[in-house]
Amino acid sequence: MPYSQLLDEEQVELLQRNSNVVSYNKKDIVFRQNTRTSHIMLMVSGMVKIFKEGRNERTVLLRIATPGEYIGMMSVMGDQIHQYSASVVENADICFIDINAYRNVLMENGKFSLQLMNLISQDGLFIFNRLMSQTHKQLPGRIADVLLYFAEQIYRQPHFDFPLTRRELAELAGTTKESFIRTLTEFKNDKIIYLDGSRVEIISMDIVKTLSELG
Amino acid sequence: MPYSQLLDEEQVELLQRNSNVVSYNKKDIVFRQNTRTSHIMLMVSGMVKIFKEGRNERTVLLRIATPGEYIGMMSVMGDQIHQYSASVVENADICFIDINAYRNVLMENGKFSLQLMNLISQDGLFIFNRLMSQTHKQLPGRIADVLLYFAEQIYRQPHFDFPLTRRELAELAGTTKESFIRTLTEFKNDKIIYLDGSRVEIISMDIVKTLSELG
DNA sequence: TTATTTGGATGATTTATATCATCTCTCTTT
DNA sequence: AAAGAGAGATGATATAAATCATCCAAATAA
Repeated sequence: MPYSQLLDEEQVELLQRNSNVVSYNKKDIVFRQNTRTSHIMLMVSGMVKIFKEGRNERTVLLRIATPGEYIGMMSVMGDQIHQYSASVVENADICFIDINAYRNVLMENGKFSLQLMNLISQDGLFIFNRLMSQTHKQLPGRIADVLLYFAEQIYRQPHFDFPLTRRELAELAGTTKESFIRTLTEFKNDKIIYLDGSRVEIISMDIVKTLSELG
Repeated sequence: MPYSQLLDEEQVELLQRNSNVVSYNKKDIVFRQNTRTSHIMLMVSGMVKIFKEGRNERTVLLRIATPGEYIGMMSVMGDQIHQYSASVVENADICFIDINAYRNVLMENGKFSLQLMNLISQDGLFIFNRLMSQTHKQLPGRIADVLLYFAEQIYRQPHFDFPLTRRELAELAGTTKESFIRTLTEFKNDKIIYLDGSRVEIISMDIVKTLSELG
């Protein structure tokens, strides 16, 4: 269990004694927005989606969490109420760490604490940029952003299989299923991407990046 | 200079030795996005706006900072590059604290560190909610949000003078000057608010809140 | 002072994208 | 195996809000 390089043996042991790994299946809910936070959660394997559910049925997909990432950390440290929900995209093991044990380690290990602060900040800036994309780019730019997100952040290669349905991808792009499909089909027709079902290959990374930048 | 209740005398003194207060005039730029972060900045007096400048001329106003609040903290702790700009709305004094001195205090004072983490997280959640509003509510809801922001967060009373131009208010609501004015005028005609120039009085707080909630 | 820019306000027009409606195809579920 | 539900795809239509075009008033510059 790789907690952090910055912990000494004793601290790792303390966390270990206060951790347990839980396995989840696809579509399971890990936590629900508006519930109280209970543990620090660290992804061990699999993939979960972090999303916000709106009153009028509209849900927004904020990000995909992969192994090594914390989930719900900003809410745990912020106001103790989950501000968004998490559900499983690909069977996942998640390490639950007792908040008090974790806080104790933070209190006595300044470097670890600063590292976490850095992480939370980066997380904030990331979600912030994603929402900026959704708010202030138009469709082609937003779809390009989704493609880049998977190619650069998640899979780190220009060809991959979408792990989400069209509806979920649309939620990630801040649009509707229909508009997402339409725009993606246009990309395909324009030979910017190869597309077959959930299989995608970015043919012209340059054009995708330009679309993202132009908004 | 009220740094934090959680610091001991020695720590306060260390920060004091490494701080200096700078006065700014209306419209001055405090820092510009994409520049390197240099100091921790704490508002002493006045009002500054935090905004993101888009390439295509479009700027988004994220929040208004008032005394006691840090500005640019997420960028300082995140990736050392300012992710947004700050400029002065009302003549302001800002306390600049040396980053290293500040980090040293964070390292040796766990409670202070946790407190800051809490602050950064709340800040993240706040901006996050504001952007959610911009992305997924339609105009009346967004304008209502702006009214509530001033009435509840900034001035803490239902009547106040807008400290910003219509253009800036529109940037805060994620819309255009024209659309902002139109919607605000509708609110006025519907007797939801009293409006005269920059003077606003929320007549029916209930309706404003309902508009905000319905989106 | 006059000239120029900037802010506020409205009406007319355009446009991007959501919504609605269908259709097919593939999974589940019974 | 039949029935139903959910996912993907595409066309037609509706609509919220941006854009364009003025106009007036106030602030700022020459």
